[in-house]
Amino acid sequence: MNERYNIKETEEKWRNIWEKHKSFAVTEQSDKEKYYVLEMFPYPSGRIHVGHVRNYTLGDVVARYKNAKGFNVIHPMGWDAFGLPAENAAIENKQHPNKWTHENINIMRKQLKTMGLSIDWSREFATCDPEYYRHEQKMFLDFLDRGIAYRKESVVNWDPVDNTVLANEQVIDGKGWRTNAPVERRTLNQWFLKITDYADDLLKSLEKLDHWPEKVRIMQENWIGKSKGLQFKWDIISPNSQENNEQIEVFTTRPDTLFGASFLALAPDHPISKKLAGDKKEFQDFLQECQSVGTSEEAIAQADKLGFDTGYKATHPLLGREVPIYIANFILMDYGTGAIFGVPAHDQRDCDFANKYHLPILPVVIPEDMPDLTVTTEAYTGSGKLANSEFMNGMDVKNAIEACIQKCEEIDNGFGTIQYRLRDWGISRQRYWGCPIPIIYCDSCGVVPVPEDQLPVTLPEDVNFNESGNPLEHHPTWKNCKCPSCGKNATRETDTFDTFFESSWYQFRYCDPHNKTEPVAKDKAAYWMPVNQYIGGVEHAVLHLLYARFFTKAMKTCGYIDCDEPFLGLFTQGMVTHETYQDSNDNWVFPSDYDAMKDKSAVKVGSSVKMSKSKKNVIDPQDIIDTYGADAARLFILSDSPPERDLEWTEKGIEGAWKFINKLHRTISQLQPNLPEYGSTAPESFTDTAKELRKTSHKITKNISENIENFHLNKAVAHIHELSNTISSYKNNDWALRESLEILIKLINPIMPHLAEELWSMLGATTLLTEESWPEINKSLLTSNTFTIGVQVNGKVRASITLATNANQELVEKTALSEPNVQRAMEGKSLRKFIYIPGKIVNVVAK
RNA sequence: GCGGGCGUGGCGGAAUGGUAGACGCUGCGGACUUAAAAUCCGUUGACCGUAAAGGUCGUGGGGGUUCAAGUCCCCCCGCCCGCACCA
Repeated sequence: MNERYNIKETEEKWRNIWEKHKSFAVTEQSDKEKYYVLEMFPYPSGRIHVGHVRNYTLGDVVARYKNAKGFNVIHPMGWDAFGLPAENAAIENKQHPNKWTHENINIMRKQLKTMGLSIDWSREFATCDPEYYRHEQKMFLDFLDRGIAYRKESVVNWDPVDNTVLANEQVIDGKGWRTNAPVERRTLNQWFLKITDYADDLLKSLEKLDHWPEKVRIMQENWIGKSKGLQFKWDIISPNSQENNEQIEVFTTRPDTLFGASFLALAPDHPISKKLAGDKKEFQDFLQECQSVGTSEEAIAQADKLGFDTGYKATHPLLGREVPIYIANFILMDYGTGAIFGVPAHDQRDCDFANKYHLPILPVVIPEDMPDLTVTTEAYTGSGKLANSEFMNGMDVKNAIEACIQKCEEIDNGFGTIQYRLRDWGISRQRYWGCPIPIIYCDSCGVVPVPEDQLPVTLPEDVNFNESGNPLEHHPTWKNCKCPSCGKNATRETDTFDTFFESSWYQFRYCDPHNKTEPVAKDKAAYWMPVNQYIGGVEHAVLHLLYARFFTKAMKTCGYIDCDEPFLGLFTQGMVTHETYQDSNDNWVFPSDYDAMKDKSAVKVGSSVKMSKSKKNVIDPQDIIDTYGADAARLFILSDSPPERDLEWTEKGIEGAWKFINKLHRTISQLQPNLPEYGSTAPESFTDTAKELRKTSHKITKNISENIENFHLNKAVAHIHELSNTISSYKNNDWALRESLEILIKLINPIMPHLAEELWSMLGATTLLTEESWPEINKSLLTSNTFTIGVQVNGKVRASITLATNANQELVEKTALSEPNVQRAMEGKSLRKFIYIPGKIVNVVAK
């Protein structure tokens, strides 16, 4: 029974047994509490990478643990299958996106299966299946009915060489990633979802998501960007006559500073800008100059403040004073009203602007400790009391804001209002490999939704990727159709959905993946949703997670489901990093090649950074699994770092994990023949060493349970080592040893499931470990009749004493003070105070 | 610029305000072996002492609160991430 652990064969054996037993297939069970574990589904790019291994290992630990704890665990998997890489592959390899995608799915499914994940594969789907996307086409039509979807003109990045629209990430330094041509901005009619209608709801319910990382909630909060303020109007004074009575509406979060206003500024693309500036050459030059300032957002943010003086003036609504109207490059048309009033004394941008154009700077908020504040180049943005502000004089900022809003409302010019930074979600993509938008354009009837009985609108198979632009647009016949309402010739929408559309509701589809008539049956969604634990990369902290939250609320509005938030718990994992290697010619070297080198002296070893193909510091998880086994990969990926932090992949680390697995197998092989039989009953009494062993295993069960609940999986691994060490040094082949071994096996099961099953059967068990429950903690074993406590003298540890649990203060004091080392430390000093905090510390204060 | 996080041995990392460095890796010493690998045992923060005990210093830097600070408060330094003219 002492043979070597054959990892490959054993792991495969257990995977086959689980599959045969349908160990992870689940159905709704009203008598059992459900638990939904979900990892962000993968994009089928070709092969799995280490990030996937980390992600799915984390999820699997939770799923297997919760299963052992008696929950009805749903743990599904699918494919985020639409997207640009498939089209790029089509162009480069002359392979159809559909074929490419499905081939990749087949490879990656096979790879994922070798990880031994407790997934219910019967729920699998790919988002490019018409059976999946037909439902989102229907939902889109419902959104249209409810006014959640609408169409408007919008600006896109346009590559003039490829004649195609570029995603933001395809624009590099203002140029097309493929053609390197300067990107143009074009206006197209595009579809939007009214996420802004849900802004407040999305913001408010963030508070309920207390199992989300604080960081992600803050990021979403900032992204939504709610600001309270005042919106009101200024009258424009015409320099020539009184006929021009146009007004400029502005928004401010600082109405308290209104009396410090010294100019108005409009966005360059504000409709009034055009009217005031007309087609003056200077204005055209100014616009030109604005556009020449780089394209990166950072460059724009740091660019000089530029203004164009329209020559017009506006009347201060409360003072009657006249202020000049500028058009300024730092005013954004799509925030607020696209116009502001400038208060140079209390806003740095306005201050920079005023200095450049020699505008007055009048402080109106005076800090308590600087009564004669003057502002030159640094705006004062702190708190203080109002001055030079008539009815607001003497108020603090908060009260003045309210007073000013009230005043404006009284004189019937303006109102307190709320602005959001959040913009509506543009969902149109001028792409082939996405879900078609089910809309028909008819010359007589206009925009006509595709009737429900004609769904799904599927993609044509015969497409040509050689021509630039959207293949759906050039397809000879696909876009031609009859108008559903008048029957005349009409054309289809050729845009497809943003792929975030598919990933916004897939968590619902897993609950009822084969439903032909609706996205999800309401009762199934009610049973499984919301997801209890969602796990993925922090790079999705805002967009995907916000869209999915919004989509859930929109689906609720349309009556599909009753769920309000899709993901109750969220965990964001860190990246996997690796050292980088460069040869003498600065060429990057793969770690596997580096390891194989006999002479490594010429290679420069660089710091450990995120794995990337360009730096070649990648390892292929398949190699790892083939060499060391899935359990070793899983163990190592959890061992070294807390899961939320970056993990450095090292050869030593994976080897160490592999050695530990072999050690566990060896230990149990050796002990097994001499152990009491499987299922034998506990003896009446235990020796002291047996009691100690039992105490350790039960205490560690408690620790590991807490570790898993809190995602402290590196600590869980540490505790597994601890228990294994304790067991190794235990010398009796008695019932307590068998108990501890069984506990150990159950504790390693979520992390190393193949090994655990193997060891479990080696111990003579006839059940599958996947069907066993988590070890019960015997609380009476956790208590002890002695305790050990440190003794400090003036805060420095001088001794450690062990006493009976029932020792009173007097005994503690006597024992502590009689310790030779304590006495030495107290030499020449007298006792001032004796501090005893039971269970914590003794501290003797002596002087 | 704003927001968030982090800083602990040679390394990854542990420590509800209560004996800093759990656990692992590496290194060193030893056992087994003809030898090596594997495995097992011991040891591994620095310094002083060393037969054994002890002692001093130590959690990025500086102050503070406390009987007691890696942990709490204030100031500073460094690194990482997110947002970026949002009025």
